[in-house]
This record gives sequence, structure tokens and C-alpha cells, in this order.
Amino acid sequence: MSTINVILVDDHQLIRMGITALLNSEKDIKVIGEVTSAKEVVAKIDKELPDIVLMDISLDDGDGILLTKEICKKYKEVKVIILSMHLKEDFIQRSLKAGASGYILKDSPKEELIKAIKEVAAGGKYFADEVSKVMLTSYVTKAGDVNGKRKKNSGLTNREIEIIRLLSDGLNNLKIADELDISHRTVDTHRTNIMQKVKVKNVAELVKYAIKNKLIEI
Amino acid sequence: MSTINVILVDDHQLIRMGITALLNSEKDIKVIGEVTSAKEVVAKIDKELPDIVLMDISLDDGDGILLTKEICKKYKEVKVIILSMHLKEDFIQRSLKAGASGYILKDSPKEELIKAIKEVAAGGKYFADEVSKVMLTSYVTKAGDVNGKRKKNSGLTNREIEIIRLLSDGLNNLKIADELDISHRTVDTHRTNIMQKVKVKNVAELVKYAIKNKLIEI
DNA sequence: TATACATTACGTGTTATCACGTATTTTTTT
DNA sequence: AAAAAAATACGTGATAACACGTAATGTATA
Repeated sequence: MSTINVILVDDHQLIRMGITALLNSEKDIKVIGEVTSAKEVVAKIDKELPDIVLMDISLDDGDGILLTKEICKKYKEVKVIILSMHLKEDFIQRSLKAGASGYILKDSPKEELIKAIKEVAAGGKYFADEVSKVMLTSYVTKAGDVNGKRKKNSGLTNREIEIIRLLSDGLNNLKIADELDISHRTVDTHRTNIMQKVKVKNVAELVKYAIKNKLIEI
Repeated sequence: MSTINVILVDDHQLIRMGITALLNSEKDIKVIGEVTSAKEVVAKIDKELPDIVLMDISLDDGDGILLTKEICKKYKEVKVIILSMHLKEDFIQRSLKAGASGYILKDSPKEELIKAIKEVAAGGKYFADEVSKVMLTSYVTKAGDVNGKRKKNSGLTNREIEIIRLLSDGLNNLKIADELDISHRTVDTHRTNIMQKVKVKNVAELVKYAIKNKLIEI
């Protein structure tokens, strides 16, 4: 087996160095380049033509998923593996759509990273167990992706987004019901569905989700 | 110089392994333990008695700063260096107050981490250049500290801010009580006082307040 | 015109929040 | 040493949130 050439994209030097040290201890894998910021990525790939790009999803000056899309479109032979902190269904789906060949957590054991790289380099796909689980769950409960039609906001409907906004504004179910002229039980149902879809347990987390996903402004 | 024994606290295995690889390449430094979650930290320190604890500030199941406080109080000889993603003035101040001997960014070069560890192990303190700059700026611009009187956040006490953070993380009273080792009734009291002081009616509004006032990050 | 999805609504039960209190013990400041 | 502020804790009770369900409409579209 020939050496697998990897370019690492992450804006935290300590993490970059760590992962590099880790990968270079594997004899089949070689980190041939490290990139700090989104805007350097394409130039670097163009220059080095790696087999694999290890992409941090949250870059300071850009979005790893958008970059992934660009890369996959431009360089068919270059495979992208997303490195993420979080197990967010939304992120996973967007990564897949963008053309990523793998999605693993920074939380995962070293072996998993290496396995993922080898698998993807061999032309396959790799997703961490937890990731697969999340995908499966969303597949089972939603079945929305089957025909290629994916929803924008992790499958939230307009009404649900409306309710998230009101919840985030501090209204309780009764007030929201009043506002929307529906029963407070209906609001409760929406709320339950929302929590499930977005995978949060309470309003505090929901507000943060809403802000993160630009559903509300602060 | 004898070997400096380090325990590393971070909930992302990939990062842990990376930093470990990095540090172990230095002959004076040895990572003698890795800890994943907040609740294991104290036990590990008790067992290993390290010279230095490298502490990630944002743990899944707890607050690195709270942990730091606990550690510094319990083990006078153990020095804590905070590892953070962000350059948040507030975090820096709280870390200092908690008794941390250093604060460096995950963004900083490898040499800086090693320098910090050696400096702190020798009994000194170490703060990354950027960190020092932020501290200085806040000292100059605020002027609240001049007469020793610090400006409060709309009259919130430290404990109250601590609780706001945990509430915003989605913990309920019971979990917060557990975290802080106090009665859940006490948490309830704090909560009531907080709501009154910041003039909000529920957690949703409180989270937004916390974000607006930089009490938490999103 | 089926089929899928969105929106509506209710039942039941457990647990948490929030709004009033009161009150003791630490810690800090004067 | 006295006073003030912060942190601790409990009582009671109404209301709301959250976790399970089930199920009837409306609506778009394949």
C-alpha cells in the first residue's frame, strides 16, 4: 500500500500539531500540509493534491462544510473527512450533502481516525458509530431524505421555527397559543417535536440552538 | 531538572492524544494521566499527584474553572494551566481568580505550551502574550478596579454568575446543586434572586441576557 | 387520488419552575 | 468588634414543563 497523503485543516495550532504527530506515527499516512484558515485551503490543495483532506467544521474565517462542497466539486479525486466537536444531526446531513466521505468526532479514539482515513483512501466511506446512529435515527423518524429532498433547518417546519422564536422570547405555551390563536396543547406538541428534532432537553439549550442557527437574533 | 509530571484534562480524545504526543516528545515533560470528564479529575489528581494540570476550560460535564478552584484549594502544590479556545476577558479573569497559574490558547504554538509548563513548574506564572494584552486592556479601560472596587454585573455576585452559566448550559436545579455541592433549595434561592436582579421571568430570557452580557459563549 | 407531511388537539402523569416567604452561617467591609 | 453582603437552606403551593401517548384534519404533490 502506498502512502496516504493528508492535508489537515484546523485553526487551532495545538490541535493541528497533535493530530499531525498522531498520524505521522502511522507509517502509511503522511501529513503533507497544514492549513490554518479557510482562504488558504484551495490553494494548498491545488499545490499538494492530497488523497485526503481532514477538515475541521468550525473555522474562524469560514465554514468547513462550504469548503468541502467546493473541494469535492473541484477535485473529484480528493476525499474529505469532516472533523467535528459535535454530534449535530444538522451538521452531519449538511456534510454528507456537501460530499464528505466521512464524519468523525474529535472525541473519538485514535484508532477510529486512522481507520477512517484508510477506509476513505481506499474509496469507501466512514462514519463513526455515533454518527451512523444519529443518521439512522433521523432516517427512521423523518424519512425525508430518501428522494434526495432535504429540509433546510434540520427538518424544522415553518410553524416550528415560529414557535422556537416565541419560546426563545420567553413566552410560555399559553402565551404562544394566544399569540398564534391555537390551543396550548398544540404548542406543547410542537415543542415536544422541536426538542426531539433539534436534540435538546430544555429551553436553555433551545435558545442557544436558535441563536447558533440564526433563528433568532440577540 | 527532574521530569515534570502532567495530567491532561480534555473531553476530546483526539486532542488529548495529540497534546500527549506533543508533550512526550519533550524529554523533561511526561503526561502521566489523561482525564475525560470533570468528575474523574479530583480522583486522578489524588492518585497521581502531578506537578501540573492542563485543564480544558469547556468540559462536557462541568466547568474547568470551577474544577480549577477546587484543585487549587485542595492541592496547594498542584499548578493548573488553563487551555482555552478563546480569548475571553471574562474567562481569563475567572481563571486567575480560581487560582490558575497560566492561561494559553489552543491556538498557540507548541513552543508556547512547553514554555508555559516549564515556567509554571518552576513556580512561576505564564500567560500567552495575547492573554496578557487582554488583561492589561481590561485593567486600563475599566477603571473600576482603581480603588479596589470592582464593577458588578448589575449587582450579580460571583456565585450568581456561576449559576447563570450552569442554568444556561441546560442544567436543572438538582444538577447544579450536585455540581456545586449545595442544596437544590439554595440553587432555587439563587435563581430567584438572579431573576429579580436581571429582571427576567424565565430561563429563555436569562440565557439571552447571559449571552448579551458575555457571561457565556455560544 | 392516494400518499406524505404539516398542523391541529387531547389524555395522563411526573417532575421542575417560579413566587412568595423566613432564617442561619460565612465572608467581607467598615 | 460591629455591620453589611454573600451564600447557605427550608416551607408551601400554584403553575408550567416535559414525557409518553393517540389521532383528526388540512394541504401539497407525485
